[in-house]
Amino acid sequence: MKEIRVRFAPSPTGYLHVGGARTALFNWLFARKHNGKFILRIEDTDLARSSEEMTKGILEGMRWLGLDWDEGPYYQSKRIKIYQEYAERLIREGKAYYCYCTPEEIQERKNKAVADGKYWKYDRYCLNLTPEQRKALEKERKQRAIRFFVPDGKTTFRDLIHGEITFEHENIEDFVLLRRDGMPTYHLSVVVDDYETGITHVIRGDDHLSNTPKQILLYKALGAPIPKFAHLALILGPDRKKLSKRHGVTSILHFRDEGYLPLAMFNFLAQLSWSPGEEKEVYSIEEMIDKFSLEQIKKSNPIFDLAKLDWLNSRLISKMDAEELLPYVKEFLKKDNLWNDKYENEEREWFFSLINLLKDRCRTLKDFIISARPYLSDDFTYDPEGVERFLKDERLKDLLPKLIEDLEPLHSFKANEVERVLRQRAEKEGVKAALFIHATRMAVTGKPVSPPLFDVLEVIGKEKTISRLKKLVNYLKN
RNA sequence: GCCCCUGUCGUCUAGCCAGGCCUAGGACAUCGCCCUUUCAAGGCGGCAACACGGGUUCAAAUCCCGUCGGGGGCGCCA
Repeated sequence: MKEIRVRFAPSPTGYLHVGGARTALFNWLFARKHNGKFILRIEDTDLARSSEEMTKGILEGMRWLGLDWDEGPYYQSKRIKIYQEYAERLIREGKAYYCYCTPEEIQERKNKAVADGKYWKYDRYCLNLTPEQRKALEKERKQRAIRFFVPDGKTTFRDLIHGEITFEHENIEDFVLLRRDGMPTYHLSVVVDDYETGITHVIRGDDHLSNTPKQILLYKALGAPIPKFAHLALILGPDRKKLSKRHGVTSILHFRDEGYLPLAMFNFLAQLSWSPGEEKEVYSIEEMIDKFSLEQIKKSNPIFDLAKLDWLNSRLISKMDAEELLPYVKEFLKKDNLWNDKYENEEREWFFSLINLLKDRCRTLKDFIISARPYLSDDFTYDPEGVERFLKDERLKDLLPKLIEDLEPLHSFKANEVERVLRQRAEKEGVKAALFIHATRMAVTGKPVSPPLFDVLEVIGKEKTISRLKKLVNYLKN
């Protein structure tokens, strides 16, 4: 069987957004599933709007998601000559023609037609030139574009997701292949490159569906084999409009920076439109490759709703072990100046117990950093809501010093030992253990919520527990 | 305006191609209860959908037609 070759061909006129990332991801899954090749191509023929900075960001986003490519990146801007040669060849074969019209002239004619309520497509003014007119125009205008001659008839193809689709050629105008400045348009460069790199399957967004017949016509004109097409439904925002900047930040790297794991994002994106058809929510990359099939992709537009991503991310974080989480946690701690190299050396064991203590309760890695702060630094404040809820009891300022006295002689600061001491004190004083527990939680973490308190105290240690309790007593007295 | 795609709980979806097993399943979200020192997690339960109208058929979420809704395209952007 022929090798399967697919490609992702972003245009570096913007960052890699979730829609593009999902398209890349489906291409990647398809290639990996069939032991094919995943090729990366940068469509930078729009010189004015493309930038190297954007290209870098796109590659970074793909690497973060784990979408590695087998060939490329190829840059279209380096292949201009080649596109020009193909266009000239079509001219020689009578399948394309020179167009001397300026965009302004065309716009004028179009406006007129539209004003008269008529349907407009390019009027083939330059196709029907007499030899004399042509000569005159050649002399008078230094620039000319090349247009494809769209023959009569219709084009039918079988889309791998949508099924059979037909377009009548009367609805397709003689589109431009080469602009007046000699740069190729998208239709030309995409077909030439897919042809030359032997692309067998074109998997892209639905926004390209109506471009497909034009491109098939081009393949035919070039005598090139026509690849299979699969068009993915576009992701919509919660207002059911096409996802855009209006819906907030949708750059893939934004999610990395907000503390989402690549695997969570991968699952989330893959499961917008695709379902392996079983009652399972979280998959490993290997499982997704194994189960992937274009036939299971839904045709209708999914809506971008972050609640599921949050859930996926929190489940993944709590399932991962400290070892796996370490590199991510380290990166985020560094940003907040909370990282210390000893956490992966002499204090590694302690640090891992901290990760294990906190990981069940965070949605993102950012949440992790917020809850980790009191364990790594003395620089934290009392949460106002927690003060209101747990520190208003007047008895606390007399009770807490007694607890401190109980804790001071302890040799072992194991959770069950500390718990025994605290509960005994509560019983002796005739108050609920909860009163001590909540106040102590506020003392050591500053927050009204935390993992089970005695586990927290064990990780924080005796010295810090006592000094923070003393600090709280002072605070209560003032 | 013209062309193309599409329509199952609020959301992601299973079921549709090969009609009966569907009083439509799961998950997220949400609500309630249990667990509990807090918050999560977990367990149990609730709310909640076949867009609408015609056909075909003994039988339709599943097949056909139409209507309506949503999306995309109609660039010398990609």
